[in-house]
Formats: sequence, structure tokens, C-alpha cells
Amino acid sequence: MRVRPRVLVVDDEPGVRRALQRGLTAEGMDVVVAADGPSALQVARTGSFDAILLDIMLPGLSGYRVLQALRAEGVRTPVLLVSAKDGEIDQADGLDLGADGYLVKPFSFVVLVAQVRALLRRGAVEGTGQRLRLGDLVVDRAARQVSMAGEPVSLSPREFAVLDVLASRAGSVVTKDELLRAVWGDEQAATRNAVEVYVGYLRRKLDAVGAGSIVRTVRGHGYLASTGEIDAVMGS
Amino acid sequence: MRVRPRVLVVDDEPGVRRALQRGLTAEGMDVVVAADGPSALQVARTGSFDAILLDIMLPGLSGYRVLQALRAEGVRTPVLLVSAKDGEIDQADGLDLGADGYLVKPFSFVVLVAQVRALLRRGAVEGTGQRLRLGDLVVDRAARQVSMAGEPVSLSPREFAVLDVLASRAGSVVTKDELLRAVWGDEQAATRNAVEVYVGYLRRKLDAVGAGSIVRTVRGHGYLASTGEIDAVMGS
DNA sequence: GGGATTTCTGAGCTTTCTCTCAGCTCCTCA
DNA sequence: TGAGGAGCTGAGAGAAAGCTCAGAAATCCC
Repeated sequence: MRVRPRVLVVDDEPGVRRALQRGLTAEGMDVVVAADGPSALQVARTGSFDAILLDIMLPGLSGYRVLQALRAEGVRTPVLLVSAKDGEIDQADGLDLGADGYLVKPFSFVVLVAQVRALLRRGAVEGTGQRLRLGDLVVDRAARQVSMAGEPVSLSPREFAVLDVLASRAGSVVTKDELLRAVWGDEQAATRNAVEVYVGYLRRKLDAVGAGSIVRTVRGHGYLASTGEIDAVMGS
Repeated sequence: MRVRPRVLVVDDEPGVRRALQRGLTAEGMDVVVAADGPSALQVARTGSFDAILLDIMLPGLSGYRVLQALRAEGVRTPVLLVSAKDGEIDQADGLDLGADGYLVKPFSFVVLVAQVRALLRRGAVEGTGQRLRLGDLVVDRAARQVSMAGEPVSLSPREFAVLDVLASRAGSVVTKDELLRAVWGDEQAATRNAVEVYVGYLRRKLDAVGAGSIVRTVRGHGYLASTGEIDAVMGS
């Protein structure tokens, strides 16, 4: 798992959202929020999270449906269902759908954090997400292969590593220094220009298969990987 | 997974054992019971179960120890720890030891079944069988034989071991170092070049029967066994 | 004992990758 | 409008990764 685990919080109440975001951030996590089912699904299907906190009562698409859709797509990110209802039928249903835990409102923040940490630990044991998705672009971390709409894209190890980092933080800007650290290691064996060069290589190869707009430059800040549609949703 | 999943129930209380056996059997599972740590270990290490329900408080050998011993022996059967203690420290310990879930007594039977089903689902994805298939290529681990579309392929022990490791992790890249460790043992009796040589041998023999494309090189990462088609798209 | 098989290393070779340099464009801001 | 910084890119040296061959040692099996 990365240094700061990435957690997606899905809840329709702005107050809860803000409280959880603040609390979990203070616990050392990178928190991204979503307010309704469809946008949660869209963000979560990138597979770039270490855990998802999913409210069941959601506008647009219930938490159950979101979970079901994610699992159907092969997204295995650990999910903690949150509900106001306290019934064991619901609990069983949720677990049957592939949830990894269940929390009943009202819950104490301490318990929540403990549960999230347990989820993160489990994720760490299994090895983080097997597959990252950015629109039609799929980054298969296990096979170390990338494909665009089914068409394989051949990348060198360094190129893959750069894309992997960008994709695993989809929707967030990654600075060149962060990339240097993540890809080249702490000893700073390369200059920032190397990052620019590799992003260039990457773009050329992605361009060739019609995925050119996936990695964007945010002048003065770094690079941003996204599907091009969802950035409005992402917090943090 | 086989038609009727095989579940091992380990608990020292005869009442609990009987109840679980009856209940899970009614749910369509084949249930085997064990009453203490040593016998649980003995039965479980055959690797012939799809899931294990493991009580922590056991005579002879605690559930923790059993789990630890199993994982140390390379048995990956999903394990659901059952405990009367409700402490997050214990929970963390269990998950760190390689447990796949945790249940605190008293639990409702419905929740238990849901958890077991979740385990079975996860196990089903990973596949445990004695016979591995990669397209038309069949690796029979018990008989230590390989055949391509019915036609036997004669491999030396080392060649078989290499193919076995690659096939058992089909779809994931296996590094040369991992192969060295898995096939040659921890003492690093051979160099990486030996791996390259053996993959070469393997490819030559597989090529001769039309299975040449099964073992692919992923430059900079290692080797990847796959069915040959581009399976990069969807999971599930 | 001796032929066949298997294991493993070292060297040579090709292919591919990595990363720096230098020049260039583009944006920002005064 | 033009100076300065940020970012992009082509070229190319050097290194690394991977494959193969030949052959030495060990082992197996009549």
C-alpha cells in the first residue's frame, strides 16, 4: 500500500461527508468524497482506492447497487457498508454482494477508524488493486500490462511505473517530485527532466491508441490522470 | 470450486460443531469437523478445503497457531477466524497472520453463512484445483505431467517446476527472483540466468506442440503465463 | 561402467531501455 | 513586448535485459 492510503467516502449528507473527510485525513489518509451513487461508481471504478466507505441510502443509485456494479466489473476494493438500518438480513445481503464490512449508524468515529484500518490491512495483504481503469484504459498491475479498449499498449518498465502511479492517484495532481520519489526511489537518481521525458514517451504511446488526453499537465503543479469527465467530483 | 464446497469446521464445543455442521450442510456444503488444534492442522494441510472456520480457543494448539502453521506451509485456503473475544488488537493480529475474515461470538447463523459464502467466492476466483489449465495446455500437478490438447509433453523436473509456478499464477507476472525462490529454494543455488535458460527450454518444448505463446516475457518485470488471448479487459 | 539425461554456468550477442543534454515552444507577468 | 520560467522533444551514449550456445559437472538407468 502506498504511504497514505486512499479512501473514498460516499454519503449524501454534506455534514457527514465533511466530518469524515476531516477525521480520516487527520488519521493520515487521502480522502476523496462523492455525494451520490452514479458519481461514486464513476470514481470508484478506477480501482485506485484502498478502501471505500459506502452509505446505503444514496440518491440516484443505492449503495447496494453501487457495490454490486463494482463487483460485477471486477473491482475488488474493500468496501465498508454504512447504514441506518439495523437488520441482519441487510447485513447478510451486503456481505453476499461482496461487502467486506458493515457499520450501523450512529457509529463512533473510533470504531469507524478501526474498521477502516482493518480493511486497509486486508487490502495490503492481498496486494493493492489488481486493475486500474481510466475510461477505456486498463492498467493491469498483476500482469504489468496496459490496454486501451482491449488493444494492448506496450510500455517499458519505467513508462509503466509512471503510468501506474498516475493512474493509482487518478483525479489528483501528482507533482514531479512525487513521481521521482515513487518511480525512481528516494535516492533521486534522476532529474525532474527525466519525468518530463517519460511523460512524453507515455503520451506518445497513449496517443497512438487514442488515449492521448488521459495524462494532462497542470502547469506549475504536476500531472493529472483522469478520464476527462470526472474531475468535478473529486475532492482533496 | 467444486459443486459442493468443502468446508472445515474447527471448534472444541461439540454443540457448536454439530450445529454448524448441520446448518452448513443444509446450505449445500460438505462439512468436515475437527475438535482440536493438532487434528485441525493435520486435516487442513491437505489443502483440500475451500474454506476453514477456525475457532481461536482450541485445546492443544490455538487457532492462531494453526493458521500460522498453515500459512507457513503455503496452504492458502481462506480462513475465517471465530473468537469470543472482541478486541481490535486480536482482530489485527489475526488478519496479519493471514486470516481472511473475523467473526465474534455470539454471531447469527445468517451472518456466518454470508461470510463463508464471501470466502468461497474469493477462493473461487483464485482457484485451487490440482489441475491447471491454460487454454489447451493442461498441467496435472498430482501426476506431474503436462499435455497439450491431449498430446503429452515431456518435461524434465526443473522444467515442470518452472511451468508449474508460472501456470499457478497465470495472469500475473512472476519475476525471475520469485521463480528462483519458488523453484530453486531460498539458498539461491542458481543465478537468474538459470531461469532464463529454463524458460528457453520450456518454450522450445511448448513451441513444438503449438503452445509457444503461453509463456511470455514482460521485459523488465519477469514472465507471464496466459492463455494466449488478450485477457486484459475485464475481471470478474 | 557407460551412455543418456539433466542441471547449471559463462560468454557472446542482440534488442531495448534509460537518462542527459541542448535547443525549442509556450505561458505568465511586468 | 520581452524576459524568465516551465515544460516538451529529438538525438545519442551507455547500460541493462534477455536469449542462445557450448560445455562441464552431476545424476540416472540400464
